[in-house]
Amino acid sequence: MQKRSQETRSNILQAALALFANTGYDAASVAEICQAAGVSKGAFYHHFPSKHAVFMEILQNWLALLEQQMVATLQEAQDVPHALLHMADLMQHIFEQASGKMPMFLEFWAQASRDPEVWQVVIAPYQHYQQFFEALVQRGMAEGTLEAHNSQVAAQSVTALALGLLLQGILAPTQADWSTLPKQSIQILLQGLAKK
Amino acid sequence: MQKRSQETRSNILQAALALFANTGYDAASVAEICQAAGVSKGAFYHHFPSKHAVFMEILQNWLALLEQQMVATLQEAQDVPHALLHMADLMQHIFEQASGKMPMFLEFWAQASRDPEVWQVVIAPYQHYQQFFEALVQRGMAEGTLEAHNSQVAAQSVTALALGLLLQGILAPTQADWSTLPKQSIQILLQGLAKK
DNA sequence: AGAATCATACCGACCGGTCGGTATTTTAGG
DNA sequence: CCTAAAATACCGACCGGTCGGTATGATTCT
Repeated sequence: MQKRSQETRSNILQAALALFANTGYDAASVAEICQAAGVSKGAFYHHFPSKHAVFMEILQNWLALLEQQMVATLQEAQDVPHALLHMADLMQHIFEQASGKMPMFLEFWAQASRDPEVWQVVIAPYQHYQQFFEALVQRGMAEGTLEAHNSQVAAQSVTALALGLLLQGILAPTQADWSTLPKQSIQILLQGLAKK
Repeated sequence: MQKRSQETRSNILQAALALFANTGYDAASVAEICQAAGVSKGAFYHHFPSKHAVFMEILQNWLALLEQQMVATLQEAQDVPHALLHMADLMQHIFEQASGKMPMFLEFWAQASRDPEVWQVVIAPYQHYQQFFEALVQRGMAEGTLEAHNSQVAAQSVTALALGLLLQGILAPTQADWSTLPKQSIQILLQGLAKK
């Protein structure tokens, strides 16, 4: 039966995710992860070559999930302004499901800014999303729903707004209604982009 | 003469800042900091009670500088839209002067999200700025330059945009013109807030 | 049996912090 | 103004402890 093996693997990943988010990558020791996962160190190093490898797998799972949700959200959008609002919905959804694990995002970002290996894994999807938003804005301008703008600037502004809200949500999770704020923010930005 | 002492202190702070930004707080060892500062470990612990204390002092210096620049920027603004654009200018200025040390911001944020002591130091100015932006938006609505909006949402959007641009600047410093992008982004958001 | 999976004991490197002692600067008495 | 004592600034070897990772033996499945 390889079921147990899979469960062990999954337990390790889950425990590592929680600890990385709560205490940070460095502070979370392998021993702690093993204890939280109910697994021995031997099992840990049987399934993963290093602590860093666990981090990378969590990162890639996260990116894959993001990609998947993004594509899904996309497919139910005709109008460009509505597509952006759908994105805001997606964001709210991410906020809700990532309870307590959002600081992990900071960990990803910090490591990406230092470790070239992590950077390469992160930068590709980042550019991908960026280009996607750019195309979206261009489509909006073509279909006449958006005012003429530098589409790159517009795309970066959208991304920045999303990232900034995420950051604020990490630091001050009780200071705003994070279930409605993303949508309202995007709406303001949209009014700046939209044709009147 | 206490000049030597002050220089040692300053060297330690400078070296610590660079190393924290480049490799992160945990990865930067006290020994490394001392070597980079050209100072012995004894000197380090003569001037600071702990590594953490050095971090806190850097953080507070940073917050003080931010506050000071913000107040200065403020005083030369009459119109609310212009005040926001001045803020964008300030941001560009911060980007330029913080060459290479911007990842330190991530370090601040990450630690604040975990260590209650750091959090308390960070959250006060954060709320302060937030309230300031809120007041600014309300003033704009009163003076008739801004459309009616939930001022809290508007303030959080402005902050989010700034934070998000900062994050992007850290990860992809070569992918955009960071000397003009803040202003352009704020302008778009402003169009969403402004009265037509 | 034998391969995959897991447990335990252990290793060497490194880290933050301490400490006894030394150099340098400031202070005070003559 | 000179000097000796007191205070401050600095040095670097060292310590207890933790960490990521390994080696090796026990278990469990096929």
